[in-house]
Amino acid sequence: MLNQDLTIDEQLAYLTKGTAEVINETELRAKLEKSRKSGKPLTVKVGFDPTAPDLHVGHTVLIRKMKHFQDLGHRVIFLIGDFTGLIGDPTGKNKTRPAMTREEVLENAETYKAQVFKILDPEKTIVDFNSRWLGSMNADDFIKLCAKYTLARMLERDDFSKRLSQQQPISIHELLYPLAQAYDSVALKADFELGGTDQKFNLLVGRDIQREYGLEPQVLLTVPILEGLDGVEKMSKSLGNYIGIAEKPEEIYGKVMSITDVLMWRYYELLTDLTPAQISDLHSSVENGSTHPMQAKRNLAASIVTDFHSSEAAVEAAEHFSRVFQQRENPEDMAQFRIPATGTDILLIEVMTAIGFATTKSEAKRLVQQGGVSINGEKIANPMLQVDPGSSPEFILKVGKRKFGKIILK
RNA sequence: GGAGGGGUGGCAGAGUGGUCAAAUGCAACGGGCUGUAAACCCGUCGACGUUACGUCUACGUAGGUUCGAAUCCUACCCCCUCCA
Repeated sequence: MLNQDLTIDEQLAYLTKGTAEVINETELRAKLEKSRKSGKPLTVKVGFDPTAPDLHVGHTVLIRKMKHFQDLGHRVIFLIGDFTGLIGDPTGKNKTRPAMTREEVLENAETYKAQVFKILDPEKTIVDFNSRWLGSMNADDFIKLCAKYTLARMLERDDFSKRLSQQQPISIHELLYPLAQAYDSVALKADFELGGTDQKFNLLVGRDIQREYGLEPQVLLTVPILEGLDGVEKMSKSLGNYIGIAEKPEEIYGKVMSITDVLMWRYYELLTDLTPAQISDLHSSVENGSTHPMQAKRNLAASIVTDFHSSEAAVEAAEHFSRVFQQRENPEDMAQFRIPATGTDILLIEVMTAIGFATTKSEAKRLVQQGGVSINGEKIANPMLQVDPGSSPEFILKVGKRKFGKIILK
């Protein structure tokens, strides 16, 4: 069912909003017009790599765009690259990536499916696997596919040419990745393919290969890549600089608050539905001092928590933040740890390692010596302090700024 | 097939017989300050030991030389480059 209420121009504006690049707009318009006339929805393909099944907010930039297509009634295919995952996409890497086992790929794919419907409508989303067609290709088919592209064109890709000139290895199978991905577009007869800007080359190969197979080339829409918490590298699980959409509200809130003031604007741009004009208004009001930067960041944090949890959760996370980090008080509820006590005194540092607040006793000692440990709000200075299960069977242990625990010795 | 280069702490990257638990940077962690888990400043960053000292483990793997090895030797594994 297509949304017939919007004019083509309105649809165009809706779909291109927040994109980095559209290749190309003439074709996009033509496809929308054709679809309106025929009443047939267009096929939108978006590929996901099964190596990082924990979605983070960086992925949501792209997923939001998928949703926009769904909103207009088009067919959105969430394509899990289970077959290509066996290859390992070298995009953006300066190293060959290790191949995954079939079991790992399938396990990760399941995790993916469970999460993506937090954002997309499961009724409207088709989940597919590229092993469905790539897995049944024989060598003959594959060589024919390879014959449709040239080495010179493949080496145009930035990371390939870089690695080549820096005398770093490129395995042959890595060259096949873009071809396999392109063939996905052939198999699905994709009208659109969406991806991050880092995928541009692969997406373009899709257009070429579709033409070779006698199909109308897909239109590409790329979305910007979100920087991670460090503000430098792209957000990724392996770099640990991410905000997972399945994380607890307080975690999401806290992580947003930990980004730099500069990065906050980028997040506003890519992770909220505010228009560019609204964002620049907010920016100037911070610049001229009428809005406190911390308040702007708190609003951002609340908005993101609301997206993946609820507005109630956002309020609670905000309160938790004020309480713990601004007032330096204990959180309302904290984890409880029962430590079996033998009746004799226990070294505090052993308690710390037992509950995972420190990984080794040496680390625990260091934390104490640096003044990072307190019991019931009182800083501990003695690294060899013993706690007595008889006189103080329960206490609140704080390690660093973020780790709280109610310790029960018995 | 031939020639050469290299494998060091989470990462990058010094170190070529003792002064090396291993420079420096990044990351991480703690403290101070504050506007926040921003910024900035200071500090910590193998483990164990009631601890300004000692012990153990560690520089691809396994042996060896030496009073002493990340550094030298041998074998093996792995990676890279050039030529063909």
